[in-house]
Amino acid sequence: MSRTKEQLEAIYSRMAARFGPQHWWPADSPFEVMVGAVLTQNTNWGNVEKALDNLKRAGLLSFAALSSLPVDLLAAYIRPAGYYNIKAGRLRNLFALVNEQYGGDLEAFLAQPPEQLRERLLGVKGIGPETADSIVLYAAGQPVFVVDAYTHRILSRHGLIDEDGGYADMQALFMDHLPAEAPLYNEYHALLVRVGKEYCKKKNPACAGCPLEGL
DNA sequence: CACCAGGCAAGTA
DNA sequence: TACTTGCATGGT
Repeated sequence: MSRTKEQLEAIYSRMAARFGPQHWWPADSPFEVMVGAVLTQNTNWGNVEKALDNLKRAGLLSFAALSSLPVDLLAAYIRPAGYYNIKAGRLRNLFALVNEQYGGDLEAFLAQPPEQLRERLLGVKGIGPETADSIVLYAAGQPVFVVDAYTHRILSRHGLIDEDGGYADMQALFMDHLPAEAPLYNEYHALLVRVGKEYCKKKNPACAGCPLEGL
């Protein structure tokens, strides 16, 4: 049993005991997860909810409806999420992939082998590692570990990676030491975000009150 | 007022 | 390759 593995398990246990199930990803459908994954790029989730709510109230939160909506109209609906012109284009790029390669069959798109799904998502302009992995894990339910800015801060404060460690390094750290189980990766990432938001903040460099103190 | 939020791509040297 | 900048709203 490696030290790293023990540490990763201890971090998970401590967070799970402190906070309980996080019920991620908050969405009514895989399609909503996909849209939310793009909208939340460098953006507070509360603003994403406002944008998603705009689409819901207009009855537009379906693949068929959104993929045929003009890009400037789409941008207007998602305005509260910020970067709305950029994100409207990125969503269109993603929809185009599903339309061109899967005839608009989102279920079939998400059902392809996870490694292949990940690569295809990464081929879309505007979809990077975190967005792709969020879709693979939370929309397709496949066991790929999602890394984000909080993950980086927490791992580096606990000496588990270098300060300049990259996305792939952090993802491998989890996937090399934990069983490849989607429910575990789902909950682990959600808990890291919870701890990151509440304790492992830039404003709290001393980690005061963090449930991970001592690990 | 400044700073932050569940990134990513494009430009520069 | 290694930095830097643009994209933008809304909450604290």
